[in-house]
Amino acid sequence: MKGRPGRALPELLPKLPLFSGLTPEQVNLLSAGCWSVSLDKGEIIFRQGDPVRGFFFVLSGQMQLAVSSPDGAEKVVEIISPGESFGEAVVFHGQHYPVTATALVATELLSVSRAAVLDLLDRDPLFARRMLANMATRLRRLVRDVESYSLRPGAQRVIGFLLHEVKGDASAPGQHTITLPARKQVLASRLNLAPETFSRVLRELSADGLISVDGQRITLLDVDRLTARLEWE
Amino acid sequence: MKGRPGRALPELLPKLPLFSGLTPEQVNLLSAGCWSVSLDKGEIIFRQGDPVRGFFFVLSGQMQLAVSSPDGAEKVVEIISPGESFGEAVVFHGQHYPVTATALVATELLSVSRAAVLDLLDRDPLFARRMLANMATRLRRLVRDVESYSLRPGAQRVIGFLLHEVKGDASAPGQHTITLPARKQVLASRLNLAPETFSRVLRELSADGLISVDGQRITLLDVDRLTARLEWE
DNA sequence: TCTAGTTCTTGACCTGGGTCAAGGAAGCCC
DNA sequence: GGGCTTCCTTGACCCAGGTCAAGAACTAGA
Repeated sequence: MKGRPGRALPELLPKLPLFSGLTPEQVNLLSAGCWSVSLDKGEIIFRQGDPVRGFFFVLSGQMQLAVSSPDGAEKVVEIISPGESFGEAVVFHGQHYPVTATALVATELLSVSRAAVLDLLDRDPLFARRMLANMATRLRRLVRDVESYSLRPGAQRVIGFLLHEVKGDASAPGQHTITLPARKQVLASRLNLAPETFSRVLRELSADGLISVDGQRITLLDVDRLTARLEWE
Repeated sequence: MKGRPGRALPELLPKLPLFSGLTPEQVNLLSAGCWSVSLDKGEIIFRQGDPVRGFFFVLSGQMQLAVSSPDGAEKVVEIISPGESFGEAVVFHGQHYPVTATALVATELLSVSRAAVLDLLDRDPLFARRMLANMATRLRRLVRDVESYSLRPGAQRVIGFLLHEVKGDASAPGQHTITLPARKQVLASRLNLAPETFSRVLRELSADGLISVDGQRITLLDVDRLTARLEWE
């Protein structure tokens, strides 16, 4: 893990949605509390239980947030992609990170210190609003997750995920090819399934002619019928 | 459901943690966007999918937030007690409520309009901070839930819940008696269990001499051994 | 290209917890 | 008190999905 107080930050920061519209002065203040971090695949930026230092933006690469049980089992709660952030919530309240954050591939992060956030919060109401909107989105995603974990069978969770991955117009007719955004075992955990079950579900969907699988590339052959399976049974 | 623009609001509002420390002027502005609502048991204040009007405080009584699947199955996501609030998140982002809110018993709510919140947000940085802290807490609870739903067996979820209900010093030696905060079927759903399973778990814990059950009153006979069961197996 | 590690798939098996159905037990209202 | 209704408990059964184990298919180094 390499950290450096970023030189280019004054240019970078205003480009992030959360920080857009800041005055140059605010950007300067904020820069002081930021630095960028490079992680190798598999590196951990913080562990469940670590004291909170700040929150993070994913500039490039991919992070996973996972919780672990006493016996060592691990469950992926979220997969964070470039442009998204994680750890904001805990900045405002918690003492310790409730999850462990691991880089799934080589990843560039922007770290924002707790102090910088709180400071900015007091100065810029618009920032507060964006921050709240961010967390609201996060919260809704989690509610949706809780929902589907508990009242949808595994196959539906997989279908829901696949359809979600078809960015933009899943409604457009014809086939859509997507590339899975992480290793299958990670996705399986994210969907709350054993890797074996995930594999079996994909095979079953293939057998039914709904998708075709080629390694990480999956082609949705019949979006309509896939969608139909979400609504029923 | 009866609503009235509250007369006593200027006295009430500053007592709520979220709004404490407001200037009299701010309280006045806020009052204009608030009213109180009385719900009978079973009444619904909003349904999953309804357009967002604002968020709510529980003054007395108890609310449940539940999601439902296409086939009508319902799952309780949260139980909201007096002093707590719900629906804030969606005020900042969503168009529609992602859950259905139902009164478990006769309940008094304070409703706060979207406009009032956004307005206050622009004026008072401290309010933004409290709001964020609130949502952060909510988010962490949900993460914890996702965690235990997926990687703990049902019995452990029940034990965790019981221990959590012993407010204050669960560590104090001796027995603790608690009163279940809602009907058993609601709690079962909250813990992601069928009512039958919940019942069986309680019976089993009784048989092992860990608790004793008398209707809604449950006595924890051996907190140590209960805690031990959380950590292992 | 071979080789050693991963990661993914498949089959066989098992079990936690859900569903269905049938009693009890408590309210609650007249 | 007696009849409703709603809630809780218990038993019998079943199945989605987990675990274990073995092999196939990738991937990365050298």
